[in-house]
Amino acid sequence: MSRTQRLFDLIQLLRQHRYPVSAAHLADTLNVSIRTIYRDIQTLQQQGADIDGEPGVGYILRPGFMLPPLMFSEEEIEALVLGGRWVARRGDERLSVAAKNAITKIAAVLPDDLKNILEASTLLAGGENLAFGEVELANIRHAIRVEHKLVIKYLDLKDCETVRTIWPFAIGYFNDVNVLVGWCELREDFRHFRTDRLLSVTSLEEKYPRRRTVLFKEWQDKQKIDLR
Amino acid sequence: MSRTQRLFDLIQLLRQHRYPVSAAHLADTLNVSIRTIYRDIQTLQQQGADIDGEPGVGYILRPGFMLPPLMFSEEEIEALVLGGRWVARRGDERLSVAAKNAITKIAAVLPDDLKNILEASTLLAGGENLAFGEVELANIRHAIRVEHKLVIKYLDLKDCETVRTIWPFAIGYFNDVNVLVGWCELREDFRHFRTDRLLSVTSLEEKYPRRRTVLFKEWQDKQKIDLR
DNA sequence: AAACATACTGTCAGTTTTTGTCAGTAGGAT
DNA sequence: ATCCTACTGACAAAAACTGACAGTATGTTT
Repeated sequence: MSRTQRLFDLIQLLRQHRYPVSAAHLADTLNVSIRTIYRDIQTLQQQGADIDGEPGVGYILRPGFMLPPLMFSEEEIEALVLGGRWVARRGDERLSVAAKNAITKIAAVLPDDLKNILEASTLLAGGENLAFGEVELANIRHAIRVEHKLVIKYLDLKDCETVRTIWPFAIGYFNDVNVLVGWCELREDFRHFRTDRLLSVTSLEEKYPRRRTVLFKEWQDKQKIDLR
Repeated sequence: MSRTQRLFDLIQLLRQHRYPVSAAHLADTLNVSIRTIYRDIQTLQQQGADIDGEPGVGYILRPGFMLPPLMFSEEEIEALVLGGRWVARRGDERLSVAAKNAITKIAAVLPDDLKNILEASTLLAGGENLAFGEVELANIRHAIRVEHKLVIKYLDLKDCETVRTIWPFAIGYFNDVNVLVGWCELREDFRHFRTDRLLSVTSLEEKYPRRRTVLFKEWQDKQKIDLR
């Protein structure tokens, strides 16, 4: 196995552990010596991987993922940058920052003659920033990823407060509003909640009993319109 | 110099040439033997670089860029994917395809447990697809990048056909319409053209006499509203 | 058709890089 | 205090890389 491949495998291996892993364990899994692991980790850190190592504890990779070398056409980079800008503008705070960081990372490695793509050749608008509620959409996105139930306090369109337990499975980013989509335990049906009208969101530690993708499909089938 | 560094330099070197380069020339520039160049190019191709080689001609890299290994957080990937989907929906045909390809490339190297980000956790809407005109926005984007003049035939808002020579420097992607922004030689001022009302676009081989970024800045200063 | 330029492959010896072993230091956890 | 672990340096063995050469194939030019 080539060194490059091993470095990649090492990252993957670290990703699979939520708690610190010892170099000895990594060495055993990859069939190399401990010394090599130390050298490999140093190499990866130099390449920008967020790996923390502490004596007596082990190594841990901060949540994320390392992309291997990838070839993109000019148009593909332009598309990513344009999309990133849109997210930076329309997403919630967390996602907006993430989009900016992603673009910055890409920009940092782009050769000078391609940087002009990032400059003025594409720009966005669509007017006003969205009105966000107080709640953290990041929490909702996380709950969706891990398929956990949410308890939400919501101001409905008649300005009445309601509290519901829902199974969230999607967020829709519309032109002027973001919408949380989920199965409502109270109504036993799909419901949509404008995120700017959410008063509070609490993630339960409990998984909901169905697969997110299945819920999504069922919901999609119920919609007459195509939201894809 | 390390091998990795040389491979990167090789890509950069190929990028700088629009016409095929012989392995002999590359070997000379990088101070290695021709045999090594052949081996390096094979390595790069295995890593996904779009390098074409033809006997009697030389090597050429298809326009684009190779990103080195990059670390992204989950949220950053989510932002890129969401943005890509938006572009896939709202961009013109070429850009839309580019966005889809970019996401496919990223998806291909994502480990399974992160693929769920690509599934249903984010979705887009914003309703209808845009009405596109007949012209290729890709041509306009290219003209912007190389700062070439454009001759456009435009149906103005009173449905009158006009022909203008403009210095294009930006495309705005609004909610419901895309707008080409440029300096109009006829009016000697900045003008906006809805892309769905462009009847034809011809790129002149002539560069316009000012820098795109400067034009952009001046135009931006003239706008009261913030379109960034 | 012939001559040329170039990509591309195989082999092998010399060189460089990577790896394993060993010996040792230092920082947390228990 | 002790254990576990990260981390470093040195050096020899193993592996990979490189250059040189010899040769084949394919496209371009004459």
